[in-house]
Amino acid sequence: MASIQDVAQLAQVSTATASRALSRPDMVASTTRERVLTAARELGYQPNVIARSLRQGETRTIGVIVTDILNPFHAQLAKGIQDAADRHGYTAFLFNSDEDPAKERRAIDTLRGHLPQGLIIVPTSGARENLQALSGVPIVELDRMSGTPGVTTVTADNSGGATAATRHLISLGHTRIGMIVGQQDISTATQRHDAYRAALEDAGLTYDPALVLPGNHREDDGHRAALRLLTLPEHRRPTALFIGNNEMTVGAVLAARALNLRIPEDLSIVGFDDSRWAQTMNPPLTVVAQPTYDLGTCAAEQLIAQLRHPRDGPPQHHQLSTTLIVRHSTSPPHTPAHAHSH
Amino acid sequence: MASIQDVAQLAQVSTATASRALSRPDMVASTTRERVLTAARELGYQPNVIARSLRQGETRTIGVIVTDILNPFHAQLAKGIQDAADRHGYTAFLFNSDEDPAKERRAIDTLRGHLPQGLIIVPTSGARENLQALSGVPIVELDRMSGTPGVTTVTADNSGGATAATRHLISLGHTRIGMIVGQQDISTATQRHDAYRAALEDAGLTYDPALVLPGNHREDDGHRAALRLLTLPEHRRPTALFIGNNEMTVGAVLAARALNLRIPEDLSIVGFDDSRWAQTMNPPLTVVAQPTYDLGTCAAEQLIAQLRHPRDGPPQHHQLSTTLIVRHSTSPPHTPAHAHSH
DNA sequence: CATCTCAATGTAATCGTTTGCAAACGGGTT
DNA sequence: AACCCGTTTGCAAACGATTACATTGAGATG
Repeated sequence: MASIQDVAQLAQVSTATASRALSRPDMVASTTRERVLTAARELGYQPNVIARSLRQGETRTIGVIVTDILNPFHAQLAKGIQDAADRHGYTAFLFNSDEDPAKERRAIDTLRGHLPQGLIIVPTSGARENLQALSGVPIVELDRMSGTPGVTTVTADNSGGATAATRHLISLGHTRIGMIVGQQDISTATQRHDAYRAALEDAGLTYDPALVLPGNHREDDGHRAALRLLTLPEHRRPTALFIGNNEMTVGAVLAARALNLRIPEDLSIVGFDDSRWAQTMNPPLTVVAQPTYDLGTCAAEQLIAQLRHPRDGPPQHHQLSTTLIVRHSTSPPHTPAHAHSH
Repeated sequence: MASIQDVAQLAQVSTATASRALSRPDMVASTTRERVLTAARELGYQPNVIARSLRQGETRTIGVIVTDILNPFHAQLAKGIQDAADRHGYTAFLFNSDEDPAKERRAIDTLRGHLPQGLIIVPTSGARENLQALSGVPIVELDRMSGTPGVTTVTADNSGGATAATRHLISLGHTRIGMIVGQQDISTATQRHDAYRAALEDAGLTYDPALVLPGNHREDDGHRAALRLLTLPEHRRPTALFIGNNEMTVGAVLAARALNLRIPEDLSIVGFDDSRWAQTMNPPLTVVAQPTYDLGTCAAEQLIAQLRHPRDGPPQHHQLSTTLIVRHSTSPPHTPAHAHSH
């Protein structure tokens, strides 16, 4: 590949002038500039980012680590980040942690060698420890907060969303509302759980720990948890479920189908995070929608702003609002006839 | 960040020895090696990949360009690639072309500066031209073939899949089978289209161009095309649709719903590429499934093999098989009673 | 005409590694 | 003691860009 030396030679100038003609156009005479530019064009010159980075000590690269690129939620985050980074002349380096702290660690190490100027991460439960390896690099935590000191965070209004979801179910008349919650050590899960509990108690309903089951964010966990909740004896079985993330919601819906429970007649369901299948599923799901793409762009904007004007004050915490979208998976509870006979 | 100089100094050796202790352990005395290794560990040394790449002229990096990371199909390809690359010590650099040749061009240029050792690309219609900028870099085309000379390709058996899909519909008794096909200048679209046509003629059915509408791979195109096909006069309206990709299938299903056509009673549908929502949708869709993740890993393995042992012979073309998965969106055509009165 | 100024260009150092080459060392062998 | 040989180490030159500093030259000023 053509190097700047080739360009310089063809344009009959020194490499210094060639370099300047390309990146500091006003420092060189217009005639020489033209010569250099045409030479560059002619050779199809593309600056070697590697050499430049080495010299300048800045790579114009940001690292991105999400926990599951196959989850459309994360794919959207990644896209939002990439688009924004691109607009600002940064290149995003995307990694997957698969929700595994060890993999996250490996990704961070690999990334470190590439000298990213900043990192956007959806932290796993091990992030707080893993991130220490990156001291000095500005970090933005996205979607979740690991509690790592000094990092900026960009999250959705999980409490607000969970509150809205729970109140919606309460207002429909449900009194036994179950919840399938994500990993306990992940902030989104606990926030959603806390808000659910608060909303119940606010409405004078008792919080029943037996109706709350943990899951691992994945579909099969949702399935398993839902099966357990839905096979409770009739008078204890929840008439509605609030489910802590998108993948587990699929699992729960399939579990309900397997048990021949009609949605929403026999069971109301509210999921967290909207998606393609939430809309196409039968019935279309009531969900708490998150501004996913915007979360991504916001994180990127924040990070890049920070790179431009290094921050000294305390880290900022941005929160984007969520919206309850009522579709057809929720309705008033249907009290079966024979329930009266008990 | 600690450099190899720091390590060398702490271990009281020259940088040359330090470097060798780390990457050519057998070239240095065991006692010195130990000294260097502990020094490195102590300082948390991580080699500067950038400097190394510059010196060695190899970046251990491969570029990946997909056309739409939000499409789960592409997300799976990307994951397959990344996992495989990771296993072989390569880092994948992921870009999005959004099906836009200009964006693809920009991605290639950006990539070029990073000196990828190879490229895996799902080519847009402009790829053949765009790829010329990368002469010298081994390229694997994934999912589609742009016709660029000399590149290895890894694709699914589109013909086989389309044939199976069409025959399935024919065997159910359908005679007016419409197709919504992807962009004409994309190999997957034409292959699927050709196979569909051949299967029809093979069965003695006439190929009716009026029943074949083009789309742009996106949901709204599928919607639009389906609306047009399904509002044809009763005796010409197709009783079954074969749809050329996953996103357009959603659009078509929604269009059918909007027209109050029951699936499969009034309309049978076969989509190409399986997905989460194809399974959860009502009814679950009959689809041609592709080994998506494997396509990704295969492409990566091929590329890396080629990097290890530069190939001289003609480029290879790998084809992975597809499977028809029959669910509940297909059934024999239902001839409405009033049709007899015409 | 000498001098000064400023724009335009060139020279060479630098970033952190790797690596060709040479030097140093230690232990046989003659 | 002289020589050789293999192992272990260090010196210094790359890689391709940017940039501090030096140099040049032309025009302005006294």
